[in-house]
Order: sequence, then structure tokens, then C-alpha cells
Amino acid sequence: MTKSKTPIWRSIQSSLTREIADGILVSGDKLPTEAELAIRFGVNRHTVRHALGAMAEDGLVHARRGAGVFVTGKPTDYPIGKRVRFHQNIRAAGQMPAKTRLQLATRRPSPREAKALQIEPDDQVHCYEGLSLADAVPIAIFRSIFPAERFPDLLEALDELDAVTAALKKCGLDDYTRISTRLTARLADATQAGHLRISQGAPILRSEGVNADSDGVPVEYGTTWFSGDRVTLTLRDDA
Amino acid sequence: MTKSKTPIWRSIQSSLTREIADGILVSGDKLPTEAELAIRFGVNRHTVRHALGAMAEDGLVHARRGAGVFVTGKPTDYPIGKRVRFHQNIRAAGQMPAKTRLQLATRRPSPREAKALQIEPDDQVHCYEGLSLADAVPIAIFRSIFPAERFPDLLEALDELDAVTAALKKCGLDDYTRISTRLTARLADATQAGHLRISQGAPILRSEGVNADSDGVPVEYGTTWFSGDRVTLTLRDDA
DNA sequence: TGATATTTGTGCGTATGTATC
DNA sequence: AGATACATACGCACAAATATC
Repeated sequence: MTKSKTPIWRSIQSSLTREIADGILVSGDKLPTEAELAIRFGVNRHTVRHALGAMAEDGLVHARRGAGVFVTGKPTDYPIGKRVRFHQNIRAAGQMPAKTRLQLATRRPSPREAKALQIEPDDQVHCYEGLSLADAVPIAIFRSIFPAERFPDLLEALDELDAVTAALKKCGLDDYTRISTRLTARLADATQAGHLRISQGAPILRSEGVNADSDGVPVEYGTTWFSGDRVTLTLRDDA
Repeated sequence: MTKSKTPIWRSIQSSLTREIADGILVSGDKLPTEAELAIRFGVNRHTVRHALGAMAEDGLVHARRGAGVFVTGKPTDYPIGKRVRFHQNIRAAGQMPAKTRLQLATRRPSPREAKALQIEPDDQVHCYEGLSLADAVPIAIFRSIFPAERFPDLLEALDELDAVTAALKKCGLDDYTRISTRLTARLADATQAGHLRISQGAPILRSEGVNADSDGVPVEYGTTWFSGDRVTLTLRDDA
């Protein structure tokens, strides 16, 4: 009697995990169909599903109904701490960062935005919205709100620079740090799903934070919607 | 002519938000049905839905199809930092904490658990699984894994105490701190949905962390699944 | 247990005012 | 000024989940 101690599904999990770790299957690749895997491993499709489910739970792959199972665009550990610098974070993970601009405008703030920035509801704000990519895979949607009164030329600076830190520097703000971060999980709506190239109803990790200058005055209210399947936030106890 | 600048749905949102802020509607209360609200405000049901949608986006209410729209059991700001103490956190939010035990057992670790705790795959671990409640509303499912070799009597201690910190203290560990935290968003499976009393596919915020003693040796590998609709994690820059 | 009513979710179509090109 | 796109709002119908009896 072969009384194997490890369940079959676990050995399948190991097998597939190894293929990903070894680079045989890379970021974005589509796995063989469950039916094909079932034949290849000589098991029932349910057994394959169990293994794939465990891998999905680990964030290694993600399934799209009707499409297939795909290797998640790297476990993409995205560190957050007092300072959040998108490009540095992605590069530190050995990936190629990129940004797509979705919107750049000046408008009136929503009540929530006004409250976060501690400004009057009638003051104007700059709104910078875009898409963050790592290795050309969409990782997150971000929206940054700045007080227009304090940074009258920020829109032009963002227009040419596309980098928040640099643009703020050009407007006279040398340094800023995060004074609050709130995290919660949501479901992707149609718009978000389209941008992040995930299916509607997919899990989204929403991060909402306020950055302030050295005097503690808010300079940016930012919200970032991460694709839950593609991103893991890691907390740093940073300085 | 009444040339109101603000959309109707936004004023409805303000109106209902105020009722919650003022305590007229409290945690867990069911709002009037969309149809009733539509009559009360003299608008179409879609307009009410728009307002409710915005409030849901803010985490203020959550809808359950067929049941109604409910005031979210507080956006329950749940602070996380180097030390995580469940009861303290809930009490700090002015709510009544409680725990339900789901499982308490000793078994072999999964590869992931062994790696996190830096033990051999053949070593035994204690597994403590349960449900966290605030004001009798399920907030999160937690699973804590401890190295059995180091804490041989932990199971009994947990059995009578139901509090991790106290049980570990009884086993000779005075203090521990969090050395790593990883956060991601997932969808609730059937089991999780049942325990948290949310619908399957609802957003879940998963937190995975390792606690270590003062020498940096891992003593606990814990995973917590928060109901995304009921919890907001706030990062503390704590000491 | 099962049938029925209630309630939210989704889609279609229509109309109007406003901002943009 | 005209055309176009967009947000807002209304009305109706049905599907899906839930509650109730």
C-alpha cells in the first residue's frame, strides 16, 4: 500500500509552484486548462482545482472565469511606510515601473477631500489620477488630491514630470511624510476592473493616506486601489 | 428657478450621513427600504441608490440583497502596529470585544507555516482558530500557529484563557512584537462568508504576520481575515 | 419544508441640463 | 453657434437573494 503522507493536491501544488519559481511559467502566463492538468497529473479535475485554489490563496495565480488560470504578475510585495515612493518600490522588487496618466485637472473638492486636506469646501484642488504598472501589468489606480491654493503651479509641474515627489519639489516642497494610512478591502467596479484588467467584482485593496509637510500641514490626500490578486502590501517599520 | 448646484443624490447622502453621525441611526440598524427613502425624499429610487452607493463606498453602510441596507458596524478603525492586541483595539474604539473559538489543535505545519516559524516540516504546531466580534458583530477570522516544541503547554493555556497574550505569558513568554505584516485583498469563500455573516464573494482583507520574541525568534504565525465591509485598518507609527 | 412577499441588484430606455470641443 | 459627450434624474421591468409565514 502506498500510504503517501502528503495529499495529492499538495504535491501538484508543489509541482506547479516550482515551475513558477523556476521561471518555466512567468508572470502573466496562462496555465494549462484544469482539464489538461488533470490528464497530465492523472487525477480528477477536482484535485487540480484544490491545488490551484491553494495557490490562489497564496496569491501565486489567479483564475478568471471563462479565461483560464494565470500566473500572478509576481507576488509583488509592495512596501508601505512613512514614505511611499512608487518607482523606488517597484524597482526594489526588480520590476520595471511605469505610469499612465488618466486625469489631470483642477476642480472643487468633495467633502471628504476637503476634510482630509483641512481646506474649505470652496477652495480648489488639483486632481492627479493614473495607473501604476510593473512590467507593463497594471498594479494599481491612484488618485492624488492637492490643495491648489498652496501649489498653484503643480498642475504644469505634474504635466511635464509625471512624478509626484519631483513635481512637489518644483513647487517648493522639499519633503513630506505620511501621517495617516487607512486600508480596507473592496470589490472592483466596472471602471476599476477595466483599468486594472481584472474582472468586475475582483478584490481590491484600497489604501487611503494623507501626506503632510514637516509642519504637519496636509499637502496630499491620496487613494490607491491595488489589485488584490497582484499586490501584497508589506508593512515596514521604517524610519 | 431653483438652480441648485449640488446634485440631489449628494444632498441625500449628506442627510443620511448626518443621521448616522448624530446617532439617530446606529451600528447595525436597517435603513428604510430604497422605495421608502425614494418617497420620503420625493425622488426616484435610482437617485436614492446613487446616494447609498456613495455611502457604501465610504464604508458607512452596506447592502444585503433581499434584506436591506444596514449601517455598517462602525468603520471600525482597527489600528495595527508592532503590537496587536485585539481586545484593546476594539475597546479603544468604544466597542465590546468578544471571541468565539472555532478550533484548537496540534498538528503538522503546512510548508508555509513551517517556513514562517523557521521550524522543520516534521515539527508539530499548535493551531488556534476563532472569530473576533465587536458588539456581537463578526469582525474577523483569525488563525494563529505556534511552535509546539517551544510551548508544550500552550494548548491548555489557550483552552482556559482564550487570550493569546496571556496564554503565551503563562508559557514563559513575556513579550513579543510583530516583525512582519503582509496585507492583501481576497474574496470570501463559503466558509469564511458563513462565519463572518457576509455573502460569498464579499471583500476580505487578509493580514498575515509573524510575531517574534525579543531575540527575533518567531513565536507566532498569524493570519487574520477581516471583513472588508466592516473593518478599516489604520497604520500606526507606534513605538 | 416550501411557497410567497419583500428588498436589493441590474438592465433598458428616455429626457434634460451642463461642460467641452 | 452647433455638435458632442457626460452627469443627473426618472420610469419600468425583471432577476436574485432574503425574509416570512
